[in-house]
Formats: sequence, structure tokens, C-alpha cells
Amino acid sequence: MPRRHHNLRTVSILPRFRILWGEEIALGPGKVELLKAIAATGSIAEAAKRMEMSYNRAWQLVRTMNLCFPEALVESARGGATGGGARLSATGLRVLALYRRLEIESARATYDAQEEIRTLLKK
Amino acid sequence: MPRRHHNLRTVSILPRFRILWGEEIALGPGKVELLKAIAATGSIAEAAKRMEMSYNRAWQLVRTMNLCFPEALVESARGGATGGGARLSATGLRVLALYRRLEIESARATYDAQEEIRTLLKK
DNA sequence: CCGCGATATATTTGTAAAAGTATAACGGTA
DNA sequence: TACCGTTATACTTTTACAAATATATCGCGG
Repeated sequence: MPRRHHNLRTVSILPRFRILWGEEIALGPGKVELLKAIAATGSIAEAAKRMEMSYNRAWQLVRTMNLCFPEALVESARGGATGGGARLSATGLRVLALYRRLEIESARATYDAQEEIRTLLKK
Repeated sequence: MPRRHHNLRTVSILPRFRILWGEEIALGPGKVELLKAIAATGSIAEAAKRMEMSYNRAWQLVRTMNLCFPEALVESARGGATGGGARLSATGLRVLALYRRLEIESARATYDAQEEIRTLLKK
């Protein structure tokens, strides 16, 4: 139920792809956002902070992703001058690009249907 | 984390559209399934049973949907010979059809990208 | 006018997911 | 070799959400 009442609501229609490897969610909107943040920051900890998510949780999401692909999407190292860090593997970057393609192609193909649904929703 | 270990996992890639009216999820995969079940059974209670969901929850989902659209998607009546029942309004049926269109058109448009992702996942 | 089967709604209870806390390990550098 | 920042992992606590329970309401038909 709505927390508060507004007279105007922004309507958004989002394709949210979920890629299942067996029972496991190999990839979804949240994991993809995390991948982007890791790519941008070079660190799981920093990415988690940006997403206002506990390091714990971020690490678990990374773990799940890595388990679902033959090559880990996120390569991490600990120790060293900077204390360690993480970056996307070649496969990680490819997967990210492919996910974006899913979103874009889906959005394009469903534009008309989306508009029709919009007209049916409350203003 | 995986409950059990299998050597073969079925990979599935699902577009799961979420239609947001403000903060509210006006429509998503679960609500759409419920709409189908109500259309099929003519009752919220029976639809809930089929979906192994409490009547309570089903009713709340229906309530949210109805609040997001100017015309209720589900019209319900209580009392009477059969005790009452529920059915989809004209808008309800239209919305259902439109959602299916989203899914189908999205699936078609993203087929190639999906295949590429499949090749990257563990076998 | 009472019972039936369904909707409608509030309230309590239970539980699984998330958050929080703690600690160890790592490997460069000073 | 001690320090630092990060990854890695276990364990505890909190909380949000779902389930369960309870009760009221409705309107026809016997």
C-alpha cells in the first residue's frame, strides 16, 4: 500500500531481466548495478558503499555471479600497496555489455505496447 | 548459494516487466499471474489457492492493482448464491493482453543477445 | 432469518533475508 | 616486521515481509 498520497505519479516501465542458472540467479538488475559500480571504483567495498549496501552482501552477490560463469566476472585481489581491489574480467565486461543490449533492444521493441499501457494507468 | 549441486543446470532468461506507478508496483510478473488465475477461476480465493498463496496476499495484490488504474482491473462481488466472486474488467483483460505483448515482443527482440549470454554461462 | 461461500480487513505470529559485528588473511610499503 | 586497506568468512542480531489467524460483511436461497 502507498506510504503517502501524491496526485502525480511518474509511471515507468522497466524490463528487468533475470538470468537463471538452475535455481540460482546468475544475473539480475541488482547484480548488474553492482558490476557497474565495481568497474567504476575498482573495489567491492567502495562499490558497496556507493550502493548503500553492506560489504557482506556485495561480496555474496559477487560470489554467486562468479559461481555461475566458468570464468569469474569479478577478479579480486587482497593485500598489496592499496590493500587490494577488484575489477571486471573480460567476460565480466562482455556480460555487462550484453545485459545492456538486452535492456535496450527490449525497450525499443516494446515501445508501442508501453505507451498503450501508460494510457491505461492513473494520471 | 546453491542448495544442492547438479552437474547440469537449465539456463533461462526471463524478461520481467515491472510497471511502476510512483513508488507502487502497479504490475509485475506475480500480479499478472494472479490476474490470469482470477480470470480462469472467477474467484480471488480460488486463484490464491491455485497459486499457493494466502487469500490475504492475493487480495492485497488485487487492491494495489486496482488503486493504480482509474478503472479497477478486478471487479469483485460478495454475497449472493455462490457467495460472491471476482472477474476481470474490460481494462483488466486489456492490460493482461498488453503485458503478454511486452513479454513476447521483448523475447523476440532479444533472442540473439540471449543466445550469446547462454554461451557464456557454465554448462 | 439463518446458513453458506465468498469478499474485506485488522491483528498477531513466524521466518527468512538483510544488516551488523567480529576477525582473519593477504601482500606491498615504510 | 609492523602497518594499512582491502578481501574473505563466520557468527549474531535485527527487521521487513509473508503467513496465519480472526472476524466482519455481503446477499441470495432454502
